[in-house]
Amino acid sequence: MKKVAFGTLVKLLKGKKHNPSIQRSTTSKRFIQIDDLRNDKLVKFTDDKSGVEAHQNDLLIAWDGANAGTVGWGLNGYVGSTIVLIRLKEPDQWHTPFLGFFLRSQFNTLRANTTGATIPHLSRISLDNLQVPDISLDAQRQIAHILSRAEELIAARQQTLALLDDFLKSTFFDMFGDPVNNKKGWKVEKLEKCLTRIDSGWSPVCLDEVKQSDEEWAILKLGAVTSRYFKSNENKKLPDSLRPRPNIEVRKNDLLFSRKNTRELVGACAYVFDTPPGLMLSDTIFRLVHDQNVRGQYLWYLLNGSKFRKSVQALASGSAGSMPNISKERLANLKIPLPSLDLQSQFAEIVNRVEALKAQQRESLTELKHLYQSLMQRAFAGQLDVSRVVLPALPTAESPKPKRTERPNTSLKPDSDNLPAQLPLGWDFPNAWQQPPMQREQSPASTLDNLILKHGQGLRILYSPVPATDGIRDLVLIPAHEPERPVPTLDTLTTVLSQAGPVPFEMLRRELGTVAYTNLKRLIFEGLEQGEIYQEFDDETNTAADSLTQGRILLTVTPTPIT
DNA sequence: GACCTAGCATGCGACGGAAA
DNA sequence: TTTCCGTCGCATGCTAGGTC
Repeated sequence: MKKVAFGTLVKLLKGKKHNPSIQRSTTSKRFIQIDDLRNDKLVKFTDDKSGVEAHQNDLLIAWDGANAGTVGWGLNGYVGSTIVLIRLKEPDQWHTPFLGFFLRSQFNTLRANTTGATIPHLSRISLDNLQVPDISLDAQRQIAHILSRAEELIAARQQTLALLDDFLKSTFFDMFGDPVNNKKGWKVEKLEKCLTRIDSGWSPVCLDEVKQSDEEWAILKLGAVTSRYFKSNENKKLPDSLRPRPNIEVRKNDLLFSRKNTRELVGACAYVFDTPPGLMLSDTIFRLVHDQNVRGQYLWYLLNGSKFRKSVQALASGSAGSMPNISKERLANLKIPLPSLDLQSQFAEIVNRVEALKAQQRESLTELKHLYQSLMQRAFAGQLDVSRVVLPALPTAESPKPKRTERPNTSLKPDSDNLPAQLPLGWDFPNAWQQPPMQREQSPASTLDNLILKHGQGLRILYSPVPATDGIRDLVLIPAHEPERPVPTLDTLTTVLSQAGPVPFEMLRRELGTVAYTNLKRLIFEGLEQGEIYQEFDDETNTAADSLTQGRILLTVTPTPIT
């Protein structure tokens, strides 16, 4: 395969620091920093009009720092310091995403050749000397298309995991209410009333390596708990000279609690769904051993919940401001709401089932990442046959705007996309179909409520690939063609749905009540999992909507039938 | 343009000292 | 002697901005 030096194809322009605007005006423009190459979570604007401006066809690469070598493209805005803009000399000969994926495939090479004593800086010479496969523009687009699809699948898996987290949080809220104001009036007890004891661990000086076998012993590091999910590989091997202490070995169903960390992370709590043998508590990790009146999964979500965490964090003391501690005594005196054991058990069952799904998701995500790396290596080594890849039509000035109701192109979905459905039909939410609908006046939303109650499991949600207005995507409910389910006629459905109009999710939750809302969420999770629904960007807060329960996503229902 | 240092924030391990 | 609590300070990540 003929190759060409990367440096001959591009010119480089270094960015500069921009002062962010306090208030975004009509003349403000986005400026791009390293984090923006990975996500759009915090978009910043500036009125400083000097500097290098990136456009859609430019590549961007982080030049300095720990993330040097990170590549992005498709961004518009001024380029911040530590980022270099890469502009194509012949944009009609080279496809920007193809070169972007090529640079990503060369990440290790670039990192291996950085300069600088403390902070890595990319080497211009190394970048210029990278050898790019010299292939046709169509072949470039086909490779970029395949790799983009692989990235989308990875993103979809990550998003599903986040949504399952959100689902459990909102289920907790639905079942137990706000634990801070306790409007449901649950009995309030000191935590010590529910605990038989609080175990603490041991922190001998360990080896700076992770234990490798079940026969070896190790001490957990704080990182095993910090994320609120138990990470068994966060450990340090016990030296052979020290005898293990089986009484502080971590066991399945343990509830672990970090007594010490920064203000933000102190009191993080992790539930152990599974663990290898031979892991012991460190002296900064407590084990909360509870009695029969409380379920560990309930305590886990209670203590980690964003609202109740403030009460937990308030327990921390210590004059070292950066490193507060929570003592056993203070923790034992923490007052908690204590719902009925029956309700806690229902919640624990849901947690167990969702966590099982998440385990599948994580496994799938790992496989997808391996697949992506393999695809990338083969693509740039000329070992990938892309001749049969059908590309989506290029938008032209003459081509009509796609219809709102056009189905997404799924013809290129690889096999890995046919993984088990994450929330399969028939998924049994607690009492979801047993409770009678709440009585209320007939509003469009309550009409939708009744409709979903009656036909919810016979519906699916599709999205319109083109934003309707202001970036809000239309969602359309259609029958799922399941013979065993009642299927409403499309006419009836579209008539009813057309009255619903734009409905914020938070309002839906209030209007529909738990029953219909839970079912609607299930439908939406499926849509997200299948890539048929996307979250929108919230322009006011400059954040991507990351929760279905915070009212940031608008559900716009249109009467347009699916073709 | 390339390279480098300063400075700040965060995360967390090491370890000392008081209490049990 | 062991357990528990608390502080210190190092490693790391990141950005800003200076110097050659």
